[in-house]
Amino acid sequence: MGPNVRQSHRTGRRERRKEETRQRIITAALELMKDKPFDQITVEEIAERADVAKGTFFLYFHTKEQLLHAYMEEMIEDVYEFLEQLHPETAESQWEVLRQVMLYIASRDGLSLALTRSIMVACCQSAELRQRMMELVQEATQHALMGFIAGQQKGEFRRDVSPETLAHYAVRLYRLCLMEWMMEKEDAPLTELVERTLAFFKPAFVAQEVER
Amino acid sequence: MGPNVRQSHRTGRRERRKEETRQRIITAALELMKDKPFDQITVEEIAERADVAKGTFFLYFHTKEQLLHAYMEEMIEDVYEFLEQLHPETAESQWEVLRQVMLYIASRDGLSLALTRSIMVACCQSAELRQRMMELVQEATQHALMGFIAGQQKGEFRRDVSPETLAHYAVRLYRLCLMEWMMEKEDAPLTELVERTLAFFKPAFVAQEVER
Amino acid sequence: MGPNVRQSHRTGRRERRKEETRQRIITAALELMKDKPFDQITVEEIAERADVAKGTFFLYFHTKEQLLHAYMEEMIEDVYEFLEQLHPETAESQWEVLRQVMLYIASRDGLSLALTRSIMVACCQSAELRQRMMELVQEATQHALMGFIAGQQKGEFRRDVSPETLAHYAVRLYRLCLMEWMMEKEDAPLTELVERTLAFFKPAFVAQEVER
Amino acid sequence: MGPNVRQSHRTGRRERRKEETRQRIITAALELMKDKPFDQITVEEIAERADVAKGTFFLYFHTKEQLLHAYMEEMIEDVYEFLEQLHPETAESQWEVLRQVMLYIASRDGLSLALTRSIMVACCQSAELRQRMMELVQEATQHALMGFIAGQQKGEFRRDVSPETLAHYAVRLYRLCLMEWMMEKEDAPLTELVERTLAFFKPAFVAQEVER
DNA sequence: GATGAATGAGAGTTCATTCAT
DNA sequence: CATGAATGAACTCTCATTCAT
Repeated sequence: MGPNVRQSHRTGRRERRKEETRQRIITAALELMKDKPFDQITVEEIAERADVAKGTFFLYFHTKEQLLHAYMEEMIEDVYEFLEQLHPETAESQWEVLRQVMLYIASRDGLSLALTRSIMVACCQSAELRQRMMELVQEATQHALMGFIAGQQKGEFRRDVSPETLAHYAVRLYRLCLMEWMMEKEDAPLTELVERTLAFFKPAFVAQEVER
Repeated sequence: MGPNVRQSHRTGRRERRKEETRQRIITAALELMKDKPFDQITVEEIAERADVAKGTFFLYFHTKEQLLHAYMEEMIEDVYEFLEQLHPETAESQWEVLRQVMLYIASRDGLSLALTRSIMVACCQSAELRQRMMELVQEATQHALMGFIAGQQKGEFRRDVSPETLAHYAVRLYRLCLMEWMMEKEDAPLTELVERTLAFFKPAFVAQEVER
Repeated sequence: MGPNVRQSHRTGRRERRKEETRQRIITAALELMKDKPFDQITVEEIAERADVAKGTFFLYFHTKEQLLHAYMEEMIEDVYEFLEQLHPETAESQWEVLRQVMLYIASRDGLSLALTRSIMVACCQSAELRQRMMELVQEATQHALMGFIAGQQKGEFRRDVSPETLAHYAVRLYRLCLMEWMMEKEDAPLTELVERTLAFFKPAFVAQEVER
Repeated sequence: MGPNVRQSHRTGRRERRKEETRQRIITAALELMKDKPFDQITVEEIAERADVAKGTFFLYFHTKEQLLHAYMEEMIEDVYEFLEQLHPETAESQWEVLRQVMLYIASRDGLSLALTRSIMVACCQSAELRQRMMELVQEATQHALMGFIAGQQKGEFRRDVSPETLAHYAVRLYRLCLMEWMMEKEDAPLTELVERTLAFFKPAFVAQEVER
């Protein structure tokens, strides 16, 4: 057990240092991506900013592209955590839950236009990345679904379409905001666009009979 | 006059050949973009496929990027032509006009997933391209606006928001379809997604009082 | 004779026009060479400035380099004309004759630094051009020779070296000025450098006994 | 200390290898320049001859032009070293010192006609190179100056011009030789031309009155 | 584990020259 | 004669990736 302990200690320290370096590289890349798209950044730049040698980069990421994957994993994990702490089925207004999720993601994406564009570009170019992104979207849709089922029962949402449909379009609405932000309204905060967009499209989700 | 005529003939034939070559290059590029994103295509490939020398490419387009601009101009012109032949103010249902515009664009974009992605990537990377794209979107919004004004007066559309807002979101709805298509439903026809999406979001545009 | 006359008339006009175009091209090139070295000028630029098509350039000069040759021929012819009107053997001071020749050439070269450099570069790169340049230098040396023979007899010049040697170095002295001008004193007039240099080196030519 | 030593060893070997590669590239370029002017040599050729990859060239020299600069720096340093070991103020004959300097430079330049021409061409084309060349010339002039001051005092040199002037023209005399060699007497050893030229022009420097 | 020198395929671009019109 | 579209070899330079140290 003694040697084991020692080894695990050593390993622990090593692992910590390893993780630390890994993070430094990711951070360096993210910072650079605030200025220019991912494919205009060289590995050398990233390595320099992370204060490691160029070769070290490839010790942590097999290819340059893998770095983006790694970043996306982190982002996804982060969103998952946020989703898990939500309990849409217990919330009063499902619409409110949706709003919160979207605002949370928007607050993340909204930090860096260039980074968001870089990811978009990467998704356009890599099927693997698209796959991961889709999984995230579907996970989010699943989360929303429960809420919409509950909401439909309570009469909050329209009943002429399935709750799946409601959840589907609710989640995809975020894309509309993202595109407007990336292509047209670079200066506006993304969260603001989300707020306005949700407000506008709400009538497509809520039950109209309520007011009658 | 005789010599002039002769010369203009000669010029005419030359000019035709020139335009032909230009189109061959554009066509070659478009075909290649069906397979892979623009920035993974080399000028050499394009030239080879267009059956011209590499240098000839640069006779027609100062830079590789200019080719995309040129293509976008053509696309925009095409859409403009379509928009101009529309007379939204005389149409019965403005919603129907919107649907037609979006389906028209979707039928174009829908031809090639990779091409559409290439353009998206290019827009993410070039401010100039974004600018042109934005102008197109705004032009489309203007066209839609007239229809929505008329539609509001006739009671077709909700009146709690300005017609500008209606037009704005209506046009941007296309983006939502585009993203779903590009990222998730690569196999579905884009036009189909447009149909479904429009149908779903219609309640956010039409007046609710109608049914009462 | 009639047809002949007509033909020679026609030919005459044609030849004139041809020579005119040729000169326009040379002039255009010279003007451009005032700004940048010959090999940084494109045939297209020259053609544009001469207001002819690119292809026309090659109708008058087989290659781009030939243009320089042609220019040099003109320059040489010009200097020859100047040399021929001189009669060094009758002049009072041979040194004065030398001075005039060098100042004449300097006044020509001195007009454009870039052009002079271009010719130097061309001479470094083309054996043919060097050959022509050498012929010019030898011709000038021959001219000077007569003067120096006379000058030696009159006791104007030193007698411990052959008149050929005197002529040789006298003519080559110009090179020293050219180099100083091209490499160090770009802003000074070339003629001024020539004056000063000749004044300094005069003692190497004149007889020392004179002063006794 | 142990690891430091080891590391510095490693670094030392690496650095040696790096310098070695650098020299291989320079040497390769110089060899090629013996055959043809610098701007007719491609980086690929240089790399091939140096037995490195094309990309490696740019690891050592940012641009192709930089290679020439680097070479010139080496040449200049070499001449500086030679100048520094000279002590013109203690020499018997200043003229002899001048002769030695010029012969030393001539022995270097004289090795390769094409290389010397290449450098001349490069100097004609690059202001930066001219600047460096001028600095070298001025440094040499400064060295000569001290000798001429001493020589004037001893009565070795003429006194009707400043020692600066004597130094100036003495140094520039080398150019005359260079030009004659490059343009006319390609086959003669440069040093020989220098000897002859200095001998001829000596009277323009020494005091004439002394002997009488 | 970390380094950074070396790689080399490939990029976009230029331009003297040709030749069909 | 004049044109200018077409050519294509050659150019300099980039950068993700490898690997000996």
